[in-house]
Amino acid sequence: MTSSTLSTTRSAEVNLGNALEDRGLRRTTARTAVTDRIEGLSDAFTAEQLCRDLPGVGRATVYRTIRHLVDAGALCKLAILDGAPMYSIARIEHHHHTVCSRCGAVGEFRHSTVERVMRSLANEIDGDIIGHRMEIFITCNSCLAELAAGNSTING
Amino acid sequence: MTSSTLSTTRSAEVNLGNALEDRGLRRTTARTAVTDRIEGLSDAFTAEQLCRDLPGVGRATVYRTIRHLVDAGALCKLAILDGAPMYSIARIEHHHHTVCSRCGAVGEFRHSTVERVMRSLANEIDGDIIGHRMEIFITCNSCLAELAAGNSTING
DNA sequence: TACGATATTGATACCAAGTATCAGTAAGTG
DNA sequence: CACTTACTGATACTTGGTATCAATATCGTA
Repeated sequence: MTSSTLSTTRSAEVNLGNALEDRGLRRTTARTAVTDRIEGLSDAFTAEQLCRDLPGVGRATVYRTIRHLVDAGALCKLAILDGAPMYSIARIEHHHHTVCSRCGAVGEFRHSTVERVMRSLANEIDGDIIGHRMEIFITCNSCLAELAAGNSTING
Repeated sequence: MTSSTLSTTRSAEVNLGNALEDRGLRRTTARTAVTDRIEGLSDAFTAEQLCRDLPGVGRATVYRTIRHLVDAGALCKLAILDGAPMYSIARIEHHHHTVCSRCGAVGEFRHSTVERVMRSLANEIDGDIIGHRMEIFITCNSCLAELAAGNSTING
């Protein structure tokens, strides 16, 4: 799990603690430990990863805090085909994700055409569209570099 | 889990048993039971659902057969945010899915613009694009009808 | 600053989904 | 029919996540 290779527009002001307080939740030491840790991560993460990083905080609390943050819209939950779901800070209002299928690095991107396509799709689809999710699977640049290096050594 | 509300172009010839045989796997009674059952379903399904429907076939075998079918490209696996992943017969080469967030009905659709967008995105994304997935969350027509009926009774 | 109502915690037990194991069985082959 | 090999399925296990609930921390208020 290397650092994300995607350059995204990130606002410096992200305060997950405030997001919780805004929902009427108390600012406790356990919750602060969780939010601080998340804010310190540059990548998407799993709940279990967070539990491992914070042995002083109970599993239940970690999972509960994550759920609150998702409910608050401060985190977005990514459905990963194999393995546990991942979470990333919702720094961009509406966005999609790139997932490197080799190292798992997750990046965010936004593309106005995607939203335009959604609107044109509304006619073709029975029912009310209430949302969408798009995930692009990539081999990220650092993995491409590693692969290139690896191949030249293997071919001997 | 009602029947899909999406009309899709479906080829009549779908033979999951052949898909397995093509991979050098034996055509056993257990596998035939699984593939017959899947072919009889009009909707996407979960592995557990299949286990319940086929009490005569062991859980391990059901899961193994599903995995083989996914590997063969005969089934596609859908990442659902909450709950177990769902599977649907891959009747259309490349397609995306609509998921009713009320009843869970899954439909398939294809839209050439989506593919065009992907090509234009290649410039903006670092790394090699190797695939993508798009899921549209809807409230399907039958759920909309139920909701309309339900609301008129509740408002009293 | 102490009080007290109430939200929160976390150990534990639990549940659900899925996989590894492996002795027994079924398929295909000569 | 015999034999090799693939396959099966009961079982135990792993992983990811939730419910419970007594003990504890938080925070408005006196």
